Amino acid sequence: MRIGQLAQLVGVETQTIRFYEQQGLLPPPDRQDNGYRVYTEKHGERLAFIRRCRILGLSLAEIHELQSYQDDPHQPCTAVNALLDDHISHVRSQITALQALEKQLVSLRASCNDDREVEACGVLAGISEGNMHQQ
Amino acid sequence: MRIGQLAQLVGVETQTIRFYEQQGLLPPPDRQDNGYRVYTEKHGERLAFIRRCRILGLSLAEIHELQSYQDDPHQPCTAVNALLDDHISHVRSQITALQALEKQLVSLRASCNDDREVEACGVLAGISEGNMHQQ
DNA sequence: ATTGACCTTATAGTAGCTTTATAGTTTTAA
DNA sequence: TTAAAACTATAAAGCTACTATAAGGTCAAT
Ligand SMILES: [Zn+2]
Ligand SMILES: [Zn+2]
Ligand SMILES: [Zn+2]
Ligand SMILES: [Zn+2]
Repeated sequence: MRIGQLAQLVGVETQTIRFYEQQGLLPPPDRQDNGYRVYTEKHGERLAFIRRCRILGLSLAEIHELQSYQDDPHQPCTAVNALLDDHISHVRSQITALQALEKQLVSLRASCNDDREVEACGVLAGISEGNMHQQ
Repeated sequence: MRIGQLAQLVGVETQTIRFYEQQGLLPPPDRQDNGYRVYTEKHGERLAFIRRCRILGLSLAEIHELQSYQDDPHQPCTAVNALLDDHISHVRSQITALQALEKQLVSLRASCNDDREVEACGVLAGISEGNMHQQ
């Protein structure tokens, strides 16, 4: 299986596959005589794993860590679970921050309407005055 | 006022100030004979405005746009308000996406506990099987 | 023989800074 | 007075996770 077929199979671009190889996330495949990469099913599974991790918002470093756990299957799950717990709390704090942000933005938006001129813009005034509760 | 004082006043690093100047967000200040930048109060206000926009999650491009509106104070507020509305909807869709993500992650996490070995890890199995509802 | 589809590497661009390197200037302390 | 510290300057690289571009080699079909 060549790189284009693998890319189509998993739904990524060929450059992305080479990038993962370069980053050490995907093991370097064998090459044909002409230098073309030849992939196996294992590569496909590994690549699909990476993509699903990315969809879950895991960083490449976190994926790398997960892979290192997979390579040593008799250790306890503690580290894997801790990684996921950490990631969940990352996501939760992002949500909290964005919700606070939304609130600020909505109240800022409410301080103006389209009938005004920029000179008297409540939004710009609101930002300039800086009566923002930080964080 | 030199760059270090301005930085301390507004609470940013000096490099950040130079970066904003380079990006056209902060007007180039006068220079002393030795080449040191000299800032006025106006610069301070402008920089504070930028920082408050950043805290609100606005991109540098959006801030640039806002600044261009400020320079032409007799146009209607429509564009400013539209920019903010767009940004609010960006933030809202991010929140929605992250909430869906959190749900997935929590259910994935529930499929394992610390008593298992990596070999039988519910988390890793869950990712590998790929029964994920995308998006 | 040449088009087109595929493959290769290397390099640069994206956002918003931060870090590093290298060098010149001013202030402070011994 | 001089030597160290703190400050300033520019330029370039690093960060994340790719994406895009350039310039070229390979292969099948026309
Ligand atoms: Zn994470
Ligand atoms: Zn307005
Ligand atoms: Zn926005
Ligand atoms: Zn587990």
